[in-house]
Amino acid sequence: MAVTIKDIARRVDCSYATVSRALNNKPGINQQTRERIMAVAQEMGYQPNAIARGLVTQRTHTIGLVIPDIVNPFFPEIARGVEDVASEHGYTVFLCNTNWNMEKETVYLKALQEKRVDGIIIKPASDFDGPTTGDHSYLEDIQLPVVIFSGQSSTGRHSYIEIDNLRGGFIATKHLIEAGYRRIAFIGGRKSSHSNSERLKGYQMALESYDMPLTDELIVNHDFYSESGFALMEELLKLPNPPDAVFTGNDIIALGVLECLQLHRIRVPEDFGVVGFDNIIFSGYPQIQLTTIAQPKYLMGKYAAEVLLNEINGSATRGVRKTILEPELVIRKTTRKLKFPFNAVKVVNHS
Amino acid sequence: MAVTIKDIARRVDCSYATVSRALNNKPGINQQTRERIMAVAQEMGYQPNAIARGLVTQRTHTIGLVIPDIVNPFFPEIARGVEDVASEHGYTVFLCNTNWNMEKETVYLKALQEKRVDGIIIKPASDFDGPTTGDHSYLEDIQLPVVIFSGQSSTGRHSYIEIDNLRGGFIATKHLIEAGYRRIAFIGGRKSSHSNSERLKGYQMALESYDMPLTDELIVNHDFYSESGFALMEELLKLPNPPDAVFTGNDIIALGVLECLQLHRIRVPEDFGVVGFDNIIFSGYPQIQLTTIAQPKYLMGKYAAEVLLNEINGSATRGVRKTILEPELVIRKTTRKLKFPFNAVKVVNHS
DNA sequence: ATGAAAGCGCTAACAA
DNA sequence: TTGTTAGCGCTTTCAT
Repeated sequence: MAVTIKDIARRVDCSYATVSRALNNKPGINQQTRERIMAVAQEMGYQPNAIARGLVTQRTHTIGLVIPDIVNPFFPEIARGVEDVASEHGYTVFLCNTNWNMEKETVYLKALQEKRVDGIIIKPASDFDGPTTGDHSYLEDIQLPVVIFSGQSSTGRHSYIEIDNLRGGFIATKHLIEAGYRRIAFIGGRKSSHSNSERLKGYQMALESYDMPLTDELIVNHDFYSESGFALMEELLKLPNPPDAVFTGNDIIALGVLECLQLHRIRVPEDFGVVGFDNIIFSGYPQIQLTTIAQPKYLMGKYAAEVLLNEINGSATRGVRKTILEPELVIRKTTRKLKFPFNAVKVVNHS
Repeated sequence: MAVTIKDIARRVDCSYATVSRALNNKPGINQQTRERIMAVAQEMGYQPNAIARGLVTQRTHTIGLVIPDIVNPFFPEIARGVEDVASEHGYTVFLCNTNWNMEKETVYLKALQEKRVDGIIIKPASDFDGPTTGDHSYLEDIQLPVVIFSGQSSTGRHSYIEIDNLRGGFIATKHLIEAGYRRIAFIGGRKSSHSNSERLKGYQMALESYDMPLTDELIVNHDFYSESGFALMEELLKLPNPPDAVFTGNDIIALGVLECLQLHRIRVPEDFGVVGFDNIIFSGYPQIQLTTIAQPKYLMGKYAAEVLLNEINGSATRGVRKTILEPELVIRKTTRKLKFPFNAVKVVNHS
């Protein structure tokens, strides 16, 4: 059995309350006794029992991180951000992988509550799975600080962190326009996805603001997978008047598009431009060099943790906090160098 | 305040011991009272307090997973394996990211023990960091089941899971030989790394068994990074008699090699063969298609968790368990199709 | 089948 | 400055 404060008290010959005080740097204790106690504790190899402490303080210094898929390179970076600030503040994090499965998420949420975590950071599986996709109301049953990331709170009851997807879609499309591409398609992921539809809106806004036609046949949606990108690109190329550029719902889709293009021997970026979304790690690899919209993933994790810790150690500031981060255009090798400055394009179109 | 078994007891009008028995499906309790208690518990929204339970049972159903870098695509797959079997058995896992930093690892190890996890799965940061690289003796201070993965236990005191790195190096090199490459180089990672030197040994064995010369100038080591692969390849190409193939310490290195080759307009696989190690996720992507040695990452995590849970629920089987998994050759597009069957090569060489 | 009570290791309020 | 004590929520032994 491990050594407890009672053991120490016995050795030092004092009450174990005194030991507790010494160990926790509480005021009102003789400097000498404190030192003596510390020394003995050290010598006996004392390790405080966080379980016992948690039982009385009602705080475990533990948070839960609930994510859909740790293998998807998007999430580890988030986890890293969360973990860094958590550990900095003496918190430990439970990793919960839901595999986009509502049932598994439910089980985890229950376990986390039973283990009395101090708060939860979550990308709800309900964003894609379950009978009522996009509904977060079940999260309200949780009597604990909850922060949502990579998506808004559908109920408006929780703090959340996400990027400005609309703006992301806008700058992606703007970049393609300014690079001189003229028939720009959008290949999205799940239509039901909130972020996907925002990105689409941004795409549409950009076209409109440049007085370029919005063509329905150039807007297609399916899945967030590479195969989906490949197949939809294949379809687009069959059009009588095919596109000369595409903005995709994420980087994975873009990879499928690139593969299709390569197969058809269409030159990128000379004759065709591609912009992805997310800036996952291998988009930057030499063999890929995908132009894309970067999400500040690490920052998202970091801020999510900061907001959560704030709510946990809640000062008066009780209230939902909405954090919107800025997406950023990363220009690589799948789009041409800009052809002319922003304004010139407008003139050309108006003539 | 959350509802406790006392609240339930009051409502049902029985002792709280009875409530505990009912909730835990303990024998020796009237079927009707049990049902009544379950119903009331459900109705009151009772959630057992795992902290309190842990204090008395001395079990938290929690394990710690200590890894160097969750962002490195190698580790999330392991985490997934660990997590799957853990959750299957009602365990939750603490994610601890050491960033290859011994100090951070120490802090985490302390926290995990204080939080009374039931066991720990670890890829020791000491494999690369710290004054005594490769020494695991500090792990012996942990009075808890510990399982090491992706490396052996230097002290022989802990169970471990790793792959047969020597064999991996052997089959990688054998594949290159059989594909007809004749001057095969080895670009390794950290020389101090156990796995790296095993892979090198496998490389040497393969050359020997095919009666091919072992050339010192073709064996270089530096880092496990892409830049390292690029730079070392650059050097090798300057040799009076440069290699026509390379086996690398991991996939990341191979990517750097590939980039260098592309820059020099050396055709892969026609004129140059490359085999990596690990089979990280994007090695399989259309634009990369790297031939490599696959490590069963998910399985490693799975087995690590299984071994650990076994030790936790330790039957009589107290004892170190060594698990060696088999590497597997994944042939893609960076090596030629086999030129001739295995035996033919031998004949050729003997003639 | 049920209840009473001890105790897991600790913090914190109250006394001294 | 130090000690005494209650109690966090639960499991478990021992009575009944």
